Amino acid sequence: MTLRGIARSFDVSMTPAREAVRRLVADGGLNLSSSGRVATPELSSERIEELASIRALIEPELATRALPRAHMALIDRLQSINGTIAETVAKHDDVGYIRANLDFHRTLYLRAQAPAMLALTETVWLQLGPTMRALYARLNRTEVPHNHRLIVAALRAGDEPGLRLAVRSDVTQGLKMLTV
Amino acid sequence: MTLRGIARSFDVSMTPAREAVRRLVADGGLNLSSSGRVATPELSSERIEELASIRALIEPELATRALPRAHMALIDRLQSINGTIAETVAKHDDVGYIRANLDFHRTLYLRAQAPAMLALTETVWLQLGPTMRALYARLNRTEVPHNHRLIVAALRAGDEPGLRLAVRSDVTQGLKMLTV
DNA sequence: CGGTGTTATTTGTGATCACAGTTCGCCCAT
DNA sequence: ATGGGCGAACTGTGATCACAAATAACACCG
Repeated sequence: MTLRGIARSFDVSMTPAREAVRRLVADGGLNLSSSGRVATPELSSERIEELASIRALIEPELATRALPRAHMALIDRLQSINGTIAETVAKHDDVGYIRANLDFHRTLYLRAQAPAMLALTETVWLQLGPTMRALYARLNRTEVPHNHRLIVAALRAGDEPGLRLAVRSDVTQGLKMLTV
Repeated sequence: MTLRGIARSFDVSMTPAREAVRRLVADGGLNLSSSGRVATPELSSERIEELASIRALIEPELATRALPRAHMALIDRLQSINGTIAETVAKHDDVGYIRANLDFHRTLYLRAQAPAMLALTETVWLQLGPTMRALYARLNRTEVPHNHRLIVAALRAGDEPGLRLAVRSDVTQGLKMLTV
């Protein structure tokens, strides 16, 4: 990945391409080697475990904060996203699956009214991007993740402990099998 | 704060100044207004509470991970940093105090071998920078924070619950009185 | 003296260029 | 055929410039 190549492929000059790359580097989505070259970060199992731990720490908190504000329209929207996920599963659309999956989480967390926490979480998602790509490509899903249904159910019931557990499981479940 | 002014004051061209600013923006340390102007983020009490919550979530985890690897030399070093903090308190050196305080935490967390978690925490510190500045300027400290001593004691005793509690208290204590 | 329209300055953005360091390909000696 | 060394091409960095937008200054009218 050369800076000039990125610039050319987006039909812009070198300057905005450089800024975009540097921004990704600042957010941890890309690694900057000593010679200035940029590369996708190595996905060691320690790193994955660490990032998963962060998700397991923050996301239940976000869900908890969203719970009292979750009205019916939001829950319906989450269920609709689960439908989209089912479609991507049927079409074996890996990247679509990842996108819809994160959209599910983001839609819920937006309700938490905690922009800094959400931004931090999205940073972690960004860093997990290549890992997720590798994980869901090798994994052959057959249906919507069970935990997503548990999350919706817990939201309906106003069950905070159940919600925290479901979110935590959903976050850890997929990544756990990549570290073995 | 103009981009050209920053560039001039650091005796560099506009390009590196722009990159540095954009990097700070990407990390949340600065806000980018619609017209491209850059400003320090407003420190509302909701935002402070949120950032403090993040610290209260992650930092005890970092401390826990550092605990089994904390050898005697590290504990001595922490105590020495506490000495430095005492000096800054005596000299009413606010920014020195903040620096030494964060150095205390970073020194401990470095032992956790969790670079992503530490990076995330430092991002939060960066965002809290102006707040801390405002807080410790108005607050007249008289001695080293009690919780720092508790942290060192818990490390010596290998007391994990005590360590978590002390870290959590240390993180929340100062920021709590700013939100009232 | 205060509000308003216009002008002049300044600002951020994107483009282009020069330069130093690195990488890659290629040729030759063994 | 293979390893080492040399040169060419390329890459990232920083500097400078043109331009459009936005801000600031200011004169003019009520």
